[in-house]
Amino acid sequence: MASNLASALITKLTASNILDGADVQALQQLPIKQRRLAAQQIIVADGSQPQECCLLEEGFAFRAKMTPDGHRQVLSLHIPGEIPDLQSLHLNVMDHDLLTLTPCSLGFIPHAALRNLNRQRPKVADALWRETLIDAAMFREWIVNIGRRSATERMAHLFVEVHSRLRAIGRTTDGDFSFPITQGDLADCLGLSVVHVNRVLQSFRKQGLIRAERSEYRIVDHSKLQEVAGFDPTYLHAHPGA
Amino acid sequence: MASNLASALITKLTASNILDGADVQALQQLPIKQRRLAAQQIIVADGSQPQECCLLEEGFAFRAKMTPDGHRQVLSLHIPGEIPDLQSLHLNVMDHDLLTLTPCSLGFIPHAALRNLNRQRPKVADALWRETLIDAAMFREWIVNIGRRSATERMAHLFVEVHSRLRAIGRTTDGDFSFPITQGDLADCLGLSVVHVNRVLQSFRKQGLIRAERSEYRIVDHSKLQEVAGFDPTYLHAHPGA
DNA sequence: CGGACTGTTGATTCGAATCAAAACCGGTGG
DNA sequence: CCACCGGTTTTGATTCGAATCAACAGTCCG
Repeated sequence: MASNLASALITKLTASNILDGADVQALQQLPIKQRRLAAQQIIVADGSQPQECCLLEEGFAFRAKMTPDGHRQVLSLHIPGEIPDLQSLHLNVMDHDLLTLTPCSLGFIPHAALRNLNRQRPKVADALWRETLIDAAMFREWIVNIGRRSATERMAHLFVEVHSRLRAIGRTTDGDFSFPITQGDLADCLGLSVVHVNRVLQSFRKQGLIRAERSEYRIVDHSKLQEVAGFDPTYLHAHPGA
Repeated sequence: MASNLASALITKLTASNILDGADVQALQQLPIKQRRLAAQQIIVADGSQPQECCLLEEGFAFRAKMTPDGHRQVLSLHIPGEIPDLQSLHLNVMDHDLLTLTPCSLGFIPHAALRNLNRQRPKVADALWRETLIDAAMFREWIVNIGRRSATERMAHLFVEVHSRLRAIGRTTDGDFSFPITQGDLADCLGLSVVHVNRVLQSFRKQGLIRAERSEYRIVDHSKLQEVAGFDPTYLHAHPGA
C-alpha cells in the first residue's frame, strides 16, 4: 500500500519535473502511513504545528481560511499525487485549514523523512520546492480570478483548471471528468453566494457547456468553456522547463 | 555598493530565518549587479524566461497579471530586502509581470550564483525556500481579502499588512510609515474601481484612521484600522519557528 | 501655458448578495 | 414501506455594494 501511495506522488512529480531512477527509488522508500477520511473532514487545522506532510492518494481535498466574521474562502483544490501542506516543512504553524472535499485516501510522511530525502537527493528537493512554487502560481491565478473576473468567467475558469490538472495525471476520459463538489463549496471557492452559483450553473447548463447530476459536474463543451474563462495554462507550469 | 545590496537581503532573511556567520558571509559574496529604475517600469515581463533574480534594495515593487480583456490585478506588494521573482529559479517562464511602484534600486543575481549558493549552504537554501513559502502565504491572505472581505475591510487590511511588514525590517517610525501608491494602483490591488477606492479612502480620513497627502499614505489610528481589517499576522510567519 | 496624470464628485446602472420559501434528494429509523 | 430529517438545490423578490459613466479640479512637469 505504501508503494501505491508513493506512486501517486511519483506520477505527479515526474509529470512536471525531471527525476532519475535513484530519485524515484528514494521516493518509493519514504515511510508513509496511510489513513482514510470521509468527506468534509479536517486533515490539518489552522493554527496547528504539523510534524508530517499529507500526500493525497485518492479523492479531492481543499485548503480554506475563515475570516473573523465567519466567512469561508477556499484557497485551492487538490487532486491525487499532491502534497497540499508541503509548506509545513518550513512554516511551522498552519495559517489555514486543509480539508477533504470527498472521501480521501491519504498518506502521512514525517517531516524528518522529507528533510532527510531533501538532503540526500537535491533533485527531489528542487522538485518539491518547485511544486510549492507552482502552488503559489495557482494562488496568483486564483487572485486574478476572484479579483478581476465576472462570476461566469470565474466559474468557467475553475472548471477548466481542474480539468486541465486532472488530465495531466491521466484522470480524464476524452474531455470528461467527474468533479464532486457542492454549490456551497463552489461559492466559497469563487467568493460568491450559493444562490448566485446556482444561477450561473443553470446558465452553463442551458448553453450546453456543462452537465451536472447531483453534485457531479462534467464539462461538455470544453473549448467554449475555455474561451469564456479566458484560460491560459502557462501558470500551471506543467512542463519541466528548459 | 554590492555589500549594501546584500545587506538589505540579509536584514530580511535574518528577520525570519536562523542563519549562521558563514551563511551571512556567503550571501555577502553573491555577485550582484545594481540597477536603478523609475516608477511604474517593468522589471521582469510576463512570458519572459529570466536568468537572474531581482533583489529589491530600495523602493516599492509589485507583481501584477492582466486578464485577456485588459483588466489588471495586482498580486503582491514588495518592500526592500525581498526577491519578488525568486520563483524564477525553478519556474522557467514568468506567469506575471514584476514592476516598480516607486523609483527603485535593484540588484540582479544570476540564477547560477543562487543555485551554487543553495548547494553550498543548505540553510540558506532552506531560508530562500521559506521566503517563497511566506510569499505563498501572503497570496492566500490576499485571496481571502479579495474574496470575502468588504471594500472597507480590504483596504484596511492592505494598509495594516504593509505597515506590519515595513516594521519588521525597521522602516517605520512609531506606527507611522510612508506608502506611496496611486488610487489606481490601490484599486488594482483590491479588485475595486478607482472611484470606489477614492470613497473608501475619504471615509477613512473622516474617521481619522489614515492621513493622505498626495499619494503618500500614513496610518493614524493603527489599532482601529487593525480591528476594521480583522487582521491576524500569523500568515506573515515573521518568526523563525520552533 | 498646455497637457497628462491623479484625485474628486454626482448620477445612474448593474451584478451579485440577501432574504425567504419551496422542492429535492439520500439516508434513518419506526 | 413510509415518515421524517438534514443537507442540498432551486425559485422569486428585494436590497445593496460597487461599477460605470461623465465631468471637473488639482498637481506636476516640460
